[in-house]
Amino acid sequence: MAPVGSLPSPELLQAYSRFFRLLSEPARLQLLCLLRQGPMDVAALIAVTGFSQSHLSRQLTQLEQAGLLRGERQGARTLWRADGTLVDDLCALVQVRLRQRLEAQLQELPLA
Amino acid sequence: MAPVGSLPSPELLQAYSRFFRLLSEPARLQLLCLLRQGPMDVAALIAVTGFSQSHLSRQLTQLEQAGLLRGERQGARTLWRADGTLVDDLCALVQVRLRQRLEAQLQELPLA
DNA sequence: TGCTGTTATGAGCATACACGCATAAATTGG
DNA sequence: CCAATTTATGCGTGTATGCTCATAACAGCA
Repeated sequence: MAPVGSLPSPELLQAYSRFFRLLSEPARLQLLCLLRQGPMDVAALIAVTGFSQSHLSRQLTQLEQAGLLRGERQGARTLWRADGTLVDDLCALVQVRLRQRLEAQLQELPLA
Repeated sequence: MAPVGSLPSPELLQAYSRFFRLLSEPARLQLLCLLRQGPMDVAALIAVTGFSQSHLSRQLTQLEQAGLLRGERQGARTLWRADGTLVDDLCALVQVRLRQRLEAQLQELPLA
């Protein structure tokens, strides 16, 4: 049977792409994974990652707008936390494929 | 309870990022979706997408190396087909989040 | 073995964006 | 209200890469 699903519209395609683009940057993915461990403020994120404050501000804002993080103001500073498990689910799926690819490469490798 | 999952190593983070990067380009995502409908050769892909032959060649190669497509040579030309349903599964997950975001925006919008 | 059609690749251009620095805006404590 | 701290933003730079054109490598056929 042919797996006939309809083609996504160009707009939907763009939306998907924009979302995946957020995850296509190690810095952002790292932030998402870090905050899965528990909420942190920006000072702590700077300490752990070594990123500049301005860089963090921008990345965190992007991730919040995508609904992947939530920042709640605690007095002067902002406490950031992960919002939902979508990223974990996506990574879990991808991990399976990554493993398959590596196993395939192993098979194709002549036993030196 | 704290959701303590271990942090991915920098290498794994890079691997995830590289994978998501493939999907972060509308052109590649379009190819993946097109080929979900059924196998096509490059001439057909050119006709449908309007991309140049060289561009297609590069993108298809990338997607094949990631294990998302498989190209089998039919004489002189190559017939391309989707390999697996990973992309569909990922998009299905993302679609839920996209819908949630739009609904949230609707709520926040004052009834003009 | 040439000739034709298909795919791969080198080079170049344009653009997107990650990242830092400096500075402005905002928020809180005194 | 002022000083201090935290966050947001304008600007510049470097790099990655999407995309095209031209050309090379390649497979099939007379």
